[in-house]
Amino acid sequence: MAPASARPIPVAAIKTQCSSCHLKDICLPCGLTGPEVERLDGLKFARRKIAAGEVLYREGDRFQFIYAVRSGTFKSSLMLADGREQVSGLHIAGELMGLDGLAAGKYASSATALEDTEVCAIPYAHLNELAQQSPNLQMVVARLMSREIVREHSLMMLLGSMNAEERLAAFLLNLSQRMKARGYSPCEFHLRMSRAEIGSYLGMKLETVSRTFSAFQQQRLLEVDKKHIRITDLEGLTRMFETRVH
Amino acid sequence: MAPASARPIPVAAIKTQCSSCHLKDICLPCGLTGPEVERLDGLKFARRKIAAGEVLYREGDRFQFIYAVRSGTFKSSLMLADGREQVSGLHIAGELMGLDGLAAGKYASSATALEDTEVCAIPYAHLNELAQQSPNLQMVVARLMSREIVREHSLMMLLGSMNAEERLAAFLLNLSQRMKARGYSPCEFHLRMSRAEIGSYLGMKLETVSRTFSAFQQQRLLEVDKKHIRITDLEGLTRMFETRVH
DNA sequence: CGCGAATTTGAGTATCATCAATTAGGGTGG
DNA sequence: CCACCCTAATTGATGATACTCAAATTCGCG
Repeated sequence: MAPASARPIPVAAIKTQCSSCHLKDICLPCGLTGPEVERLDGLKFARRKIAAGEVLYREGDRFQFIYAVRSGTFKSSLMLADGREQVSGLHIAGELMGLDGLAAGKYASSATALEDTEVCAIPYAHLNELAQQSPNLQMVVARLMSREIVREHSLMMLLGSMNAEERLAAFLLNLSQRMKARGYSPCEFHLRMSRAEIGSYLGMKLETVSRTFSAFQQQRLLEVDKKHIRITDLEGLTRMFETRVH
Repeated sequence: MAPASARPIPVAAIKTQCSSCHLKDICLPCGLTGPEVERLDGLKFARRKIAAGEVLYREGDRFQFIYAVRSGTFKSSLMLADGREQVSGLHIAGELMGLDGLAAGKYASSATALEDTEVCAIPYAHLNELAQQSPNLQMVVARLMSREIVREHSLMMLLGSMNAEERLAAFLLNLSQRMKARGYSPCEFHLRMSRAEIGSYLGMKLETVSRTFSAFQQQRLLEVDKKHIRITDLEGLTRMFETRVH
């Protein structure tokens, strides 16, 4: 019988190095100089494939790894007291997940693959050791966490002060920018979340999400075909914000 | 003429030590053992008094200090594109502010004193040096940041999925718990925010905040006299959540 | 091809925002 | 010390936005 200490983790511990990763400019090593990235290679971690619909970690699981998304998309979510799901994040390639677990030693949210994915499972303790020898690496980790705080800030703004159209526009534009930063097309992408998940994330009902998509389409801002989105009028979509006279 | 490098900071650099602070169990040293707290005493920082209405730091200011609230209350807020203010946090004694500045080297929000206050201005660079010698201290700092992430998470939940009564109840109960943890009465306190500020924070209009207070009062959950709040039925207020059948 | 799930769309409604008027307080100056 | 003013808060009336319930349609998968 396997040790009960934790859920099965690195199935095949493929050794992976940051310095040769195609995501090195936007992922963990972001901001580090060449030699420092090589020092990061001292960090041994495993890659893992997670199939669509599978859960990478669950709310309450012991915090042990930070995960970097290599490919694919994840959502993070929490269970509400009444059993409903609240989506709290969307993570695409090059982004990190799990930082929220540090506070209490347990993940504060669950991460679910929205398509077939691959992640790097970075042992936090090991990363920490390394960071102790490198002030810059330490700074990078701290900055990543701070970035997460800022990210949530802006989502709060969104939830606190925008109407349905503004929320969806903000969501799409944010995603568009992140896609662009990763070399993908900023104007055409596949939404991996369902209408219900988008709604949960943005604080509106799935019907409203659907209606808002339709409205954008009629305004010729988007072409929507189920989960496939094409932004046809980026400026128009951006104007959704400034048009907040109310 | 004073050097233009930064805004005037420590007026009188009173040397302050964590080990003898009455807030040591809930503030920065929280979770550290006795000897480690003493090591924290190597950290020299200044206390500063901030008068009601004064701004401690502004959105965009260069990030240099983390601030610990010694006494009084702060709000943090951002300016929206249209010039309105969005309140993003409330900070009471023993809590830290400014962590959001690490991401970009500039504060992502402004901090304003809601009454006469006193803070410790902790130079982040110095804290960092110290942390490099003490894994535990490093862990504490990381945990503080993660805690911030979790805090925002829960506010997002609130904004995303609660109605007006639930939001205000959640806000009051959260504040109540924090007061309690600091040895203050959990059931009677002075709200330092105006109705408009509370509304901004909770994503509702000031009129709705006012009406909801009145409703709670009629339900005999609270006694409200302007900014003075007395919770008369803590369980009832808590039930506001579970009663989310809709 | 057929079933179940996801999405779209419609109609009616509840909640909260807006507009507006009134009251209460806190601070200032006569 | 009181009158006055400006701001904050309360309360009411009305309306817009987004939710609920419901039905029709499409999609994806076996």
